[in-house]
Amino acid sequence: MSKCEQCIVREFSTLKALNKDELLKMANCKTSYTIKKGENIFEEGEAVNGIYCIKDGVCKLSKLSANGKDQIVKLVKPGELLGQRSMISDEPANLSAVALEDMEVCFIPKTEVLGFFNNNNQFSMNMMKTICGDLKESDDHMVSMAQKTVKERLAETLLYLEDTFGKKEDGSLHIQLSREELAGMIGTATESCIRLLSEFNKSGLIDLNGKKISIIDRSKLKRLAE
Amino acid sequence: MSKCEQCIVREFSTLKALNKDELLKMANCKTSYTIKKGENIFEEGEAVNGIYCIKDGVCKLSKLSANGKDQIVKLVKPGELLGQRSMISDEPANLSAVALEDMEVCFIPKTEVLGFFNNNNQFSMNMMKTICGDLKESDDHMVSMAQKTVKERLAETLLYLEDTFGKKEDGSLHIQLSREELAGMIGTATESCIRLLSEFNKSGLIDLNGKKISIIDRSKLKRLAE
DNA sequence: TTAAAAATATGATAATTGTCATACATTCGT
DNA sequence: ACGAATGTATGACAATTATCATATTTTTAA
Repeated sequence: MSKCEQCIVREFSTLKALNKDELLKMANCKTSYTIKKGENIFEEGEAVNGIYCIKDGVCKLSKLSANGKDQIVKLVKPGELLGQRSMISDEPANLSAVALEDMEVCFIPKTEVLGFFNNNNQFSMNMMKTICGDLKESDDHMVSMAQKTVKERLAETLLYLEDTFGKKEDGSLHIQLSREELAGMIGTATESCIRLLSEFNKSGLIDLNGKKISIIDRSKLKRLAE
Repeated sequence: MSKCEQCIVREFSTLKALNKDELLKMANCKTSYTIKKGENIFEEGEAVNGIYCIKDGVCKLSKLSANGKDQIVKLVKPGELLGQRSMISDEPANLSAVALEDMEVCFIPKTEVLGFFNNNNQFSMNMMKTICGDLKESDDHMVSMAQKTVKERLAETLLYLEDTFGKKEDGSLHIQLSREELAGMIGTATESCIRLLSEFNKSGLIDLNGKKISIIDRSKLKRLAE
């Protein structure tokens, strides 16, 4: 069993408010998992009896809509937590969490987290701030979906992906999404997404090389995204 | 100065976790406001140094999008709070709050609320649950915007309005929104909203009488909303 | 009360986006 | 290495939705 105290990831999350004793307690009750690319951490409708702390790898939070398409609501990266909302609301998961890369996560049971809430106000406050941040993001995202065109949303999303996950040595987006997943992020049909990528490619905004996408003209893309 | 202890609204909100002493303290530092229909409680970008508790009247939370249209993110009714997110995140308001009816609200300063957070874990927990509920709603709303057609969203919204705010004796929706506001809720052009309302009217799903909208065939509307 | 302003309604048309078909490329498992 | 399966790409077309124009009705303010 590895020590939470030494986990770098802890520094970046809500968990940074925990003291040495609390981290020791947590290390004793946590469970570590390895999750392969494509596997679920949890599924929509499932009970989540604790929170997952992401140590490595990125996952998507998505929801199956009535028309059978998977809408990606959020991408979650190392240092962030998963499952807080369901745990706090005492409700089944509203979203499915699926690994986009091989992942390492730690599960911390609900009783433990609730104990921290009761004894460490800074921890509660951090958690609240994180959730408030998620709420702001979600509201903004909603307005984008409602008011922007697919083209604007694609431009916006490409910039977001580069800003959030960086690029490789060759300049392409570090995170690799399928066209279907990218379409699922911007809320459009896969074909429309592919078509617009081609268009962006032809007008020199981006470069396409198989699955790899590189942003060429950042400022034009930004203007497009509004 | 009226007593918070006797305010019925208190029973329905996060504030129900407060004890007698805390309610007395709150009554001493709160400010009551009357807000006329159409006036702002706060505006996007403004600092909000506390929370507003709605005693009477309904308001909309909206965000101005790049194309100049106002997207309504949420409607807020008596018993609910306003401004928590900004207060907790220590950020300017992300949304504007505008009264849809004459309102009565009480403002409780930030220092007071933070004190409750520190001394009353149940209060903190209630607040977290409320915000988690908002987050779930916002995520679901986002998926609707991304995946449903305007027609589906209109049907969904009409049902939501009846379920949430009820109907008058004559059977029409109790809450009165302009066509523009309704369009702002579903994220479409005002003309498209009007056209679909006409269509719903002609096919006997709803009845239009000036500003008044009555739901006639609930089950068909439900099927339309999916 | 009455003219002006705003909201509602509808038509015509254009732009956006989705769907279906199909071709080509890549990946995967045996 | 090979064929099957999956993912990517593009065309053709249909459906949805936005925009602009213009009545008509309702509300507002002098």
